[in-house]
Amino acid sequence: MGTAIATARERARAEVRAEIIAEARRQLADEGAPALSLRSVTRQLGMASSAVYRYFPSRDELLTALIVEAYDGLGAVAETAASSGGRAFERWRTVCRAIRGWALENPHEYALIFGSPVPGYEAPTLTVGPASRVTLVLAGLLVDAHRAGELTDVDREPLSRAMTAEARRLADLALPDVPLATVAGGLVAWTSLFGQISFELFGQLKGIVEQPEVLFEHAITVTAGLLGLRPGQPHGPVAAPAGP
Amino acid sequence: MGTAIATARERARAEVRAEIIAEARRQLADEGAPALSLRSVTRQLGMASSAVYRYFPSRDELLTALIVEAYDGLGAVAETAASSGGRAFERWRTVCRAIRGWALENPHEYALIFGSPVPGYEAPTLTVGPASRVTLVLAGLLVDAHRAGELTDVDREPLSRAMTAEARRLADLALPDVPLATVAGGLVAWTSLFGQISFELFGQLKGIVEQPEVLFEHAITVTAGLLGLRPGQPHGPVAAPAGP
DNA sequence: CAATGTCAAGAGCAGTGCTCACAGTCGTGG
DNA sequence: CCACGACTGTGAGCACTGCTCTTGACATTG
Repeated sequence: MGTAIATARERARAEVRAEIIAEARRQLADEGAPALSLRSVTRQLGMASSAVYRYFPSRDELLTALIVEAYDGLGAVAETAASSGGRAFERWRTVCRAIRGWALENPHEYALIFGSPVPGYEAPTLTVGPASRVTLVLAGLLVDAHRAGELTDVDREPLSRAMTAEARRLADLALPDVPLATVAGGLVAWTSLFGQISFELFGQLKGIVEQPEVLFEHAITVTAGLLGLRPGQPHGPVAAPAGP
Repeated sequence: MGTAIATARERARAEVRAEIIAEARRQLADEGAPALSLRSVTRQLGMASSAVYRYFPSRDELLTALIVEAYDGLGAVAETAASSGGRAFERWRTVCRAIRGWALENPHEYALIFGSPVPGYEAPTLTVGPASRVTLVLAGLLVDAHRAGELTDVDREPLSRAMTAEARRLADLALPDVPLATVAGGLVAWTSLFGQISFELFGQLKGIVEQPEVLFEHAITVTAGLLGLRPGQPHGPVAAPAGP
């Protein structure tokens, strides 16, 4: 059963599947995930409501496909943003802005990924690959920054023992040689980034912050500091000055 | 219409209303908001499904009541945590831990508040009061810290013009005399706090961070720095020492 | 050509939010 | 006091949902 050649059947099947997903995406973008119904999708496609079950065993499976698509879309955006040149500080902010931009353009997709999970639903293994794309982008950013000597010391109190262990594990996993303080700060910056976007998108800032993008700019600048990234300083590793 | 004396009707009405909310809370805590159905509530209460509409004009209104309750519960927890003595640095972390504790104990209530909003649903004005309790706690914390002279300078680049304006507006609103850099940092810390909790609760940390509470401790320590709060330094207003 | 596997259709089930006409019950003004 | 009016609970019913199952048509393959 080679996937290279496709019988007419297989082609038709793939096509219908794609059409279903496309229509579902449209409805998701329009009305949001809770309003997405299989029946309305099939209605729009002119097929019987029961036909969709030939392609997706349940509504959750369709949602899973949409989740994968959303992760991929966000991941792609993050990757192209990260491929922009420049110094790490600016690249960090570019990636953050790109992620926020994608979120603002696809609020329902964002909510699907980062919003409250559906209680019964357990994200299947299919999603972990696409899901990790954006985090890998951020990790790569830190690795690059370290290699380029653009990481200054994070002037914080020493990490707790447990946090050190956690950071070391992650460093061994995906952030070779990056200072543990930066790894730990990166985790905080990471959650902070999406916390910021979620607050804006989910209306939590309403009535408090008038210009979310202004706060966002401030946030990603501040969190860059947590990573050890500083703006516009000359190249070369920054030799820590002697003592205080 | 004195609320002092209550006719039997009014008392009964309030009682039934409370029963409905109580049962709804139970189901919310058990199964989550999407699985909460009016019919199952009425079934559990032994009344006709249509009777509930005498008390709540729609399912959304019931959810609003639950949202208010959730906000109040979280607000109360934050307030008692903030009333603990100690220095501002420790109080900040105590409040953060209390908020996270409440979230972990009431995940569905938390998701109801901070999760993806239901697309059609617009939070009514009733919720803004309870909603602001926790933010007021955090604001009060900063005011206290400043009055006690426990705010050190936030050693960041100067705020952007727009961010300064935003911070000044907020300072005039609820944070008298607090340095604008602290106000701006407070916003970042604020979003960061809930971003951290949301990531943990919504499963975004799964497979990446093994001990969320360890990261949380690190996060609230780091974000304390964004506020200008430092641990364990001697009492009294910190007269900026002359030189380094 | 015929057998086989695949597909769409339609009916149907259990559940949902919500509406409405009807039947009681309570509180209050004449 | 009692009768009228406001209030509360009931059950049927509508339109919708996800999902299942049987039936019949189709195309692909041996």
